[in-house]
Amino acid sequence: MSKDELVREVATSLRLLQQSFDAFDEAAATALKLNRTDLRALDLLLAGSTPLSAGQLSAALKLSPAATTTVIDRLERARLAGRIQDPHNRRRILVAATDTAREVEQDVYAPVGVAGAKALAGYTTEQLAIILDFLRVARHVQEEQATRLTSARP
Amino acid sequence: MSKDELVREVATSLRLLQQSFDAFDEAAATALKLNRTDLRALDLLLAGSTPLSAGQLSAALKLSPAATTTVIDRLERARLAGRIQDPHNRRRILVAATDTAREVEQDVYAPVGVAGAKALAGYTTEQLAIILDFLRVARHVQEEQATRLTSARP
DNA sequence: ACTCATCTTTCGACACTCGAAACCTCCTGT
DNA sequence: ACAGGAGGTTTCGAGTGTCGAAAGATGAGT
Repeated sequence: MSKDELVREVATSLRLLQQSFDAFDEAAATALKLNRTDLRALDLLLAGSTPLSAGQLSAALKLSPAATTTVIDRLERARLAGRIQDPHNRRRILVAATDTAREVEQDVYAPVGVAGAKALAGYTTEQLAIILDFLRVARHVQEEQATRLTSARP
Repeated sequence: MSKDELVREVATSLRLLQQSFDAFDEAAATALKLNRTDLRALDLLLAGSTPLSAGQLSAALKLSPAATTTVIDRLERARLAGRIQDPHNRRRILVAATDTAREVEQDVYAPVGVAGAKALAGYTTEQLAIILDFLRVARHVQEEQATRLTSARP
């Protein structure tokens, strides 16, 4: 295959990969009976080691404070997160994932890690280094293009 | 860096890449004053060489026929798509992207292609082959995991 | 103390999606 | 021919998620 062809194939493969990510997220949300927003919020809560305040969650989700309140409400009702008063600042509340959420997360994401690791095991370290470099470059390009679009405000 | 470390780095880089894709899509939608669904629909209309019927669009978007009607309404109102009677079947309508849509698409996506090609130019064909292989493997893993989640229905 | 800023919640409105029913149009069997 | 059903899109009413603005509560500075 020529280099030009390869470049094109990489581009389309990237698009397809993106779609598969999307499909997986959709499947995960359905499996957990959550909407995409609530799943994103739960991921954020599970990712960090310390609980997030409602405001931090709002910023991270790029959602209005009002909407964030209802996100927390829904997660709380599903017993996946809980509100805690911030001991240092009683205006704030902290939102923490529950143990149930952690278990559920394991069920959903652990197999992905296993399958991913297995799939990567076949590559040499040199190859992995190339892949890693590519992933970072690709991300950089995407972010550059995203800022180009957001900063162009005529 | 050890191989294990590399594998972990690749995993997190993939997550970040996914997020950057999402950010770009969001930026593109905002730039075009469309919601994400309408943008997806427009992408589909622009991707194929022939117009899509409302039903095909509905299936491709995984949206109800009712919702698809309003998607088409919105795109039509924005002068980005138009309804055409199917000459062979008067029950159906075909939805086609307008020239305006094509121009707008160029503005948004052409620079991405250029930047992407430039970024990939530095790799050798061997490296590109590895990257391409990886992308396909990654997609396969994601799809497998997605089906695992969707098929598990107790 | 008072005032202003910070943080979350409540409220009313709007946008997107869905299922069900309606409406045309095509196809099939008689 | 044509009656009846299947295919394709739209309309309607309801449900859910999001927002901006205002309210409520607490903190910080003067």
